[in-house]
Amino acid sequence: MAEKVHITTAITYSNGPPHIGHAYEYLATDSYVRYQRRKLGRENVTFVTGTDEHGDKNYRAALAEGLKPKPFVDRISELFRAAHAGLNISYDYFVRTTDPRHQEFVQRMLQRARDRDEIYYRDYEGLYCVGCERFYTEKELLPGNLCPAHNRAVEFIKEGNYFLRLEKHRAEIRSHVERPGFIRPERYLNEVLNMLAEPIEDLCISRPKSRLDWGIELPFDSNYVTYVWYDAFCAYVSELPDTSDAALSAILPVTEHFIGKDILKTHAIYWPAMLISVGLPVYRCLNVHGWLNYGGQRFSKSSGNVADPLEYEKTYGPDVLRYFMLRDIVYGLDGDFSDERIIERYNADLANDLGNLTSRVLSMTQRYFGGEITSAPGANAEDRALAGVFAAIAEKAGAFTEELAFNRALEVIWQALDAANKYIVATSPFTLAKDRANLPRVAEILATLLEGLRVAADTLEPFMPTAARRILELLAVDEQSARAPYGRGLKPGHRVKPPVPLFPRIEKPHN
RNA sequence: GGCGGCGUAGCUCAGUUGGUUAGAGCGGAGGUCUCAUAAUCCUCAGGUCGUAGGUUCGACUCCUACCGCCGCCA
Repeated sequence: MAEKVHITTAITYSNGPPHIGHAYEYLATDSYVRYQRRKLGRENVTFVTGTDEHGDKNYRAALAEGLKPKPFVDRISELFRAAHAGLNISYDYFVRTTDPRHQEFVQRMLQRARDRDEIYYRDYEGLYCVGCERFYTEKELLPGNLCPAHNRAVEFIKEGNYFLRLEKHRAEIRSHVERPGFIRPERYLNEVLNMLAEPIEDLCISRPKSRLDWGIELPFDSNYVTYVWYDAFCAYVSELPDTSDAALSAILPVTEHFIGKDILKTHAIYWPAMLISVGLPVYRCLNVHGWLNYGGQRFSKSSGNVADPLEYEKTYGPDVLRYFMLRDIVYGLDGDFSDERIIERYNADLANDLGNLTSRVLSMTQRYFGGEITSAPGANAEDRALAGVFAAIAEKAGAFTEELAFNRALEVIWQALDAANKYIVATSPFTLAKDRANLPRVAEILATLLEGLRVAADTLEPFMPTAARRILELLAVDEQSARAPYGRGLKPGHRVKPPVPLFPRIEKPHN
């Protein structure tokens, strides 16, 4: 049986429009997905993303705009769907937690957990923050009973609620967390282990409708809706074509989640507990990324520097934001983001290296041979050296991609482009071409380069899908030849197209 | 308060299990070629590797303390 993988982004909370932080998660995940599709075959990879639409904060965001919750989240969800389209995110399923199919699945999970006595009822009283949608203990609060996250008064609430047994499963959860590679990068492992070192409280998974009815009703008590996190986790699998136990038991062990570091705890503890409580296997791993800063400052709605990712697509063209984020940010660490840095990368890497290399090679092929490849790649030492560099990039970049080191993967490709530029200077085909007697050698040199460019474009596809396709179109290569190893793609007699500027230099910073 | 991370050239970062002159890219300076998007290519950075000690024949790489950021927990 073929190896499969199921990949998800976080199901995004829909209390506001998409910003650049969301885009980062989608782009990184999408590139990983595209890589996996190439490796395993498209049919063996599923990619789920979507919007998390229930809960107190969404409800309040809707009220703030004078809307009922459903029309509000309809609008927000549509914005996210548009962002995915604009960013070229190749998801297979876009889940909305308000979809009937998803809601039915959540209720199935809840009922099963209840039947297995994994959910129980008890009275609870405490200090509750509506912003956080959680209870606080008194010593967690700021003076004056203020919520430490929102700096606003918490409310005293006494009510019966349903709880999911967590402590009972703590050892089992820990055994999953400790699995090698379960949490990537490993730097986040300790945090979770610390949380699991001591007894953990069972998780309240209900909200009385009297307080909040914007949620999925508990199947065993119509006075309650379920906690938004319980709801959201289910979305990772709820809309797959087959949600039978057998299907889920197959898909969960090959499931990889991409999340931000802020939701590490919920994913590392609550979600495994939910799965264990219904007798399903725990997912394979959590890929945790950092936050994005803008010019050194954290993105936030209040500071007003929340950038619309689609504006960047419009300004710089497709793939540029994606290239920048993958190349300039170390996965797992916080990253800094600014127009100045994008433009630096754009000019240095995309215009000067990739774009210009494509132009000069295609231009010489056009000028000296009317676009026709008339030779196989050369066999001199310098030719073979360059061929060797390009022949190795797919495997090297792949290994880095597997470990989420997207920056290193791209570096490998760029080292090859660099070698190609040096090779052009060293072999000087443009000088040789002045004497027609040298044209056979010039043909070898260009064939060596064109084949390298082809391999580079092919390897680049997961990280720059649009640009890679444009280069392969300029090379006029069919899909099968595009994927071939170095030396097996472009053949003598093949005709390539004249160059077009892929990434025109940006001379002045945009505002 | 507890646990953990980070602090290397102007900027962003690499630096394997400690070992000859600490590396790369970008930016900046000079030069070169002319196929190419004034792009390419070559040369140039002398940075007390946060501070102070310690271990060692020898530490950016190990240990301790401290300073400065940051995260998680309490």
